[in-house]
Amino acid sequence: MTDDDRVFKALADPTRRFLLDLLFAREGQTLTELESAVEMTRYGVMKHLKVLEEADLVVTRRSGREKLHFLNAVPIREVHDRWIDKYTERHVAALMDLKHELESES
Amino acid sequence: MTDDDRVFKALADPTRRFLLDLLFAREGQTLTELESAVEMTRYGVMKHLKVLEEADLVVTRRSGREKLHFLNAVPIREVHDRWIDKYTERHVAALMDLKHELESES
DNA sequence: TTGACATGTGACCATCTGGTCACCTATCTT
DNA sequence: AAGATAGGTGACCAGATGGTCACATGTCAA
Repeated sequence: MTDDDRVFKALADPTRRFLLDLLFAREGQTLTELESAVEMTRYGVMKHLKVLEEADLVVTRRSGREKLHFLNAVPIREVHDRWIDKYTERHVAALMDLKHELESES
Repeated sequence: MTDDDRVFKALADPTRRFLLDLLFAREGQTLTELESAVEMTRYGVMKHLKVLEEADLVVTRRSGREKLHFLNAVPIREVHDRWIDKYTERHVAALMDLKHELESES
């Protein structure tokens, strides 16, 4: 599995996107803190965090018995720059808009 | 399932991303054309195209017995604008770089 | 009008995924 | 040292997903 694939797959689950949102709002949260924000057992959250870590979207640091979680936006940015950009360039967007107008007329 | 979720899930599969690439390279391809570019039976390709259509990433037009497929970048752009952007803003990226430098020093 | 061609459907199957649980280890606190 | 707290592991399960196939429909061309 490629890095890109890991990132796309990690982003495919709404719970995982929500966890990223939580870490975006406040970095350094522990598993227990994240668990309390989600309708799911600790184990479910752990599995999601593992997927996010393996995609390098979350990095961690241990502090005693706690494990602190940090959002890492770099892989998203990389995927964005070399994959999503090409579909979202302004001229492409304009063509799409035009095509839809033409279609809705017919 | 939300629109966003459909788009993210559709993008999670490498074959589907490849189909989008094919349509980005040349619009209006038929199922048979797309099938020949992929190591998979027609039926597999059909299922993938269905997922892409339901996410509105691909729109189609019939022409006689053929079905022509077109890339629609609008959903990607929407997801990008209201979700990915916030993680890829320049100052966030800069903070990430700084954090990684600090971590590698310790 | 018959045969070839393009696409569609439903059943089926193996594997992946999301989630839980019982049990375990490590760390802190008193 | 003992209890409480934070996190980790492996087994397990139901449902989703990715892929194939037999069969069927619609369309073109001679």
